Amino acid sequence: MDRPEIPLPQLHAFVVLAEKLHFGHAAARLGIAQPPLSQQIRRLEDRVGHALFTRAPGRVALTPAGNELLPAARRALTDLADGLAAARAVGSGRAGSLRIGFAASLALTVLPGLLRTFRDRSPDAHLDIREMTTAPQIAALHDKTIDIGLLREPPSDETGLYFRTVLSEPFVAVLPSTHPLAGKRTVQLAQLAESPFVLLPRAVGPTLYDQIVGLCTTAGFTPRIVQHAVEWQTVCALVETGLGVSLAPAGIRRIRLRGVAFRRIEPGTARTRVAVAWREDDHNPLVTRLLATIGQDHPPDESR
Amino acid sequence: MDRPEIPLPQLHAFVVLAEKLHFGHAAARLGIAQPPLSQQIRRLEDRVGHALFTRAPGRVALTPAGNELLPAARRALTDLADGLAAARAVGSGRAGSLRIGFAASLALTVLPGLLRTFRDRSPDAHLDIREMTTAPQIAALHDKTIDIGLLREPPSDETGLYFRTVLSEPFVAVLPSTHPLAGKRTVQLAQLAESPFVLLPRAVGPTLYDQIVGLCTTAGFTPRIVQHAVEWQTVCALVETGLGVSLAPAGIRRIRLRGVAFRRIEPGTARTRVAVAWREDDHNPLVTRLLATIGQDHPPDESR
DNA sequence: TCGTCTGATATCCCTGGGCGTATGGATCGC
DNA sequence: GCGATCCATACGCCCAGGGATATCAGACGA
Repeated sequence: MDRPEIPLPQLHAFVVLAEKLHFGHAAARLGIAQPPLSQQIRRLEDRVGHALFTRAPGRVALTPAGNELLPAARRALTDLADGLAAARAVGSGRAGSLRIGFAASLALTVLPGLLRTFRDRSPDAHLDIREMTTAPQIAALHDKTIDIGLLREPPSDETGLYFRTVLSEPFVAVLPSTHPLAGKRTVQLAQLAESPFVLLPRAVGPTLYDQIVGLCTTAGFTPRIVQHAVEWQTVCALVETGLGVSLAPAGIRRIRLRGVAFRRIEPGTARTRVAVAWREDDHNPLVTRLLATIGQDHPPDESR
Repeated sequence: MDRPEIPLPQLHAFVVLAEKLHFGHAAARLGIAQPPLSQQIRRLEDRVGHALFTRAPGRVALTPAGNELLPAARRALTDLADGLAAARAVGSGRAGSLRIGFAASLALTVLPGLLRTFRDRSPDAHLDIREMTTAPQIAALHDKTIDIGLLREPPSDETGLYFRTVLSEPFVAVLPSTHPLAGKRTVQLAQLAESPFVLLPRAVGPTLYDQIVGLCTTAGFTPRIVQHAVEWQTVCALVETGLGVSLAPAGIRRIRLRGVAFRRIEPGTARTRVAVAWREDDHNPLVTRLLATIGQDHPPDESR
């Protein structure tokens, strides 16, 4: 790519004149007087080395050389204007693309609302949503494979990443409706000691897993896990069949199955936090915008 | 199309920096010092309204906005360079397109050589060759449907057009080889008085037609025309069948048919002129170039 | 033939872009 | 912690480009 030889204003003048084929009118269109336009064209022709217009009073016409230059000039100008507009749109966060990783358990709770309000505010933005568990999200953020992570129980020692808690929810017991405890409004954790458990595999979300098991331990028993399932949806389905019970973040109550009951647990102090994660050095305006969106939906005082 | 907002040098600097991702190297590539490059980029970013690069010593990278602008900037620059090159090629006559009308009788004589040498000198030029009789050529020149005409017996009163004679040739008698006069080296025109004639229709080339008939009249007879044919090729074919004889410009001797003989005529003073025609106000460099080509092949002293 | 329209030329002014040198400040690797 | 590297800033210079006004010259029509 060589040094550009032609000032753009000259090219603009050329294109306008080529449209009007009249110096006076073209000059008016450009908002300048006629002599400067003559000069512009003359300078351009000097640069090109050949006449671009044949002029006789009232009979301005393109030369073959001018005809050759015109489409290229047009393309260059529109390309530039379009590119500039696009860059501004992206720069201002009106457009662009954002890759978001999210924990499967959020697919029914945090994610839908977030996406909806974000899409409303940045309709031209392209969102690339992919389900990932916590550890891969952290890795993907570092890799710059994703720009935003939505995960449970953010690690506190990650360098280079920021986390902001967007939701803090209690746990609920997941019971088959045939279960004796399903009749009560709340469930004492210790009452589940004898029930078989269905849980997500530890690998999917070690922190959450450990937290759930820890709850049981605190209540005085070790849960007897009879089945793993990688999605809460599946966990609930298994519970419905009577295979066992489960403990889950309250948000999964969104999963409505006829044969499954969700019950508050006692003690209800334990909570699991959902956080948004992003790179410290990421200045992508869409990231900023998304965070602002989240900030409004989840003001700091709720995000403890 | 709006007023261009961005000076091209800034765009150039942007593209180069986006390639190198290193201010020092990019500046060297641009042949300037590093500080000016920083300024260029800064000014560009001010214009765009958003950062285009993230800079940390050694870690220069494009922002999303910059990434959006880059392809457009590249396209604009290459379009411009290409368009400029093309315009210069056309302006200098190295390339371009030329529409040439020619009389059918020249397809075998003047035209081939002309095209060959012209193609040698302007290999990138596109030639659009179309067979036309004289009157349509004149009209097409005025219409700007063709740029060059090759015709016989140029009218002398055409305003707005230039003519230059490129060939002046005598007439020959076209005889079936069975014709008694085919045995002679030359033919006295008057000896054809009794023979039936095959000629082109007058409408195809009134001047030439009148000239041929005038030859006969001068020789003391009115030719008995028994057949018309729109191409000399056909005329010769008809002569070969013995249908009649003809008078034709010497150039058609290029048409070689076994049963046809071409003989010089007496008196041999009459000549038909072939001329190239073009618009007075046509400054298409290819026209100039073609005329120059013809001028070399047919210097003024031959073109009487 | 004489206005009128159109485009070119002459002249002047001014701004901003582009470049240089000198210098400052941050980051990184040893 | 200390250079080395890299980018930004400050400042000054120059001039090409873009603008305006005034005027000229050619073509065309009434």
